[in-house]
Amino acid sequence: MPVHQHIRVTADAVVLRFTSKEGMKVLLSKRSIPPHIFKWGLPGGFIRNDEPVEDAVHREIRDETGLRVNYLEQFRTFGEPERDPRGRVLCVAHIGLIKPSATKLVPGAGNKEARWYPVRELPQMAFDHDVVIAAALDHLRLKMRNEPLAFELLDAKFPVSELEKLYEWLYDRSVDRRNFQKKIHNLGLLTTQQEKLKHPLQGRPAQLYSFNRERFIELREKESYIEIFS
Amino acid sequence: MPVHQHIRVTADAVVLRFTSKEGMKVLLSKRSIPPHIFKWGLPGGFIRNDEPVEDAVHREIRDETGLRVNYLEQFRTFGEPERDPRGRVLCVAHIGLIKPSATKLVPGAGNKEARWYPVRELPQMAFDHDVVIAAALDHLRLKMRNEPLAFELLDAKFPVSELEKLYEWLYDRSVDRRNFQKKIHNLGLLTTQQEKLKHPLQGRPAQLYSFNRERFIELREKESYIEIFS
DNA sequence: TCAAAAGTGTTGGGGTTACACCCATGA
DNA sequence: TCATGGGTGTAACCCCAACACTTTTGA
Repeated sequence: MPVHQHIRVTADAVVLRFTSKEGMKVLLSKRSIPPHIFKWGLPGGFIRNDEPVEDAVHREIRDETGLRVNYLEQFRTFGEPERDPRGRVLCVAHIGLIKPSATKLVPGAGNKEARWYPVRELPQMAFDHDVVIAAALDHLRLKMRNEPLAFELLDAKFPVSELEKLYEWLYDRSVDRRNFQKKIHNLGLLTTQQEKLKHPLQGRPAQLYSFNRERFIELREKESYIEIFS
Repeated sequence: MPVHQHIRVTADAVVLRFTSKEGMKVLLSKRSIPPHIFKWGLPGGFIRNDEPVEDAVHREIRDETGLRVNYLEQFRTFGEPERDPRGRVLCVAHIGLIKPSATKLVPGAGNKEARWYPVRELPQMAFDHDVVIAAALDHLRLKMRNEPLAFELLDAKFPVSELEKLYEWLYDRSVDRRNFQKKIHNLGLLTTQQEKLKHPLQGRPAQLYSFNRERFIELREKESYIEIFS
């Protein structure tokens, strides 16, 4: 019966950042205590008795890395009995999305070392955190076709190509640049900005856009089904 | 720190069944103990210290209703600090799908009363279980466009119209019967059975089909994206 | 002037939409 | 024979895929 239950619960986050230059990266922090000491793991930790789960995630991310995500969503709870050598520990896993301009790590913000790792070149991970990251990406793949999550990973103003590269990275296939532009513009999800991209490394400077959330909400009410990416 | 953490965890299930005649129904059991005594709630309960979460769900469903689901998937964990008057209790919520032919409730299987309720006409619910049910349906809506979950809700052999009505119910809009048939058949997901529906209430007996899972897996490997329903 | 990346236009084909008609059964 | 639901077919249309060419910048 419940009185005998002894299960502990952590809240952890797969915090992602994306740039076309560096691809998708995940925020890891180096463990400074056992178990799995010195391995890399997801930011997170035990939730407090009267603390909402999401609050715990925000707190842990901030304490361990000094960062603040602008989107946070729970996606699954991992609970295999043997996943933590300390005993039964459930992990309520979240996806955090952060804009590239807000990802500068403050060295020694907490007393833990934190780093951005390319999602496809992970170091040796603590616990089952490699599985958690893979599941997070699967969840993203499921949602990003219909929900405007991509814009949470881009700066407020961005070129269309950056959006395109994000989808290309996530679904691991190339897309025709011109058809992609047409489709996005036909949906009307982008608002043209005054500015253009300053000092591109090469080539013509790209027009900058912002995400038109009002338009998206309006669309969602009108249409029975919105497909951002196929 | 973790030593002071006192959080309990339940595993609960939104078990669904669907028929075109009766629509979508959810399995509820009447609470026989406080809190929320005599209200209706989801089958579920505290997980054991060394028990996998999914096993706990299967066990609770069986004990409370005598049923066995043929599909079970975790979809979210509910953890607001005030959701349970007994203290901090997390609920790892699952979706269970069951075929109509396997849903006969054995009265008094456990010592709890269980019943199938129409999802759109719920009684007064215990805890936040009405919210949990709504979230389960949202999750289903997200997945059923691309994943073959619909077939978990239909008997092994079913008429196309039953599949169509299921999608119509879930997405709450009508679909052209003829176009729906064409699309499904073009995908090649259905295997024609020898039999036809016996003794329809009215009209011509429908051809029965079964889900061709091999074909679906083959499709998934070949195509970058499968859309069962738009 | 050239390379590189961005923006715009055209075409053909496949799939969806919107239709009508016939078939099989029970009453 | 009639009502009811099931099965099949066709045409218009739209969206998407596959293309080429022009524009704007830095070097």
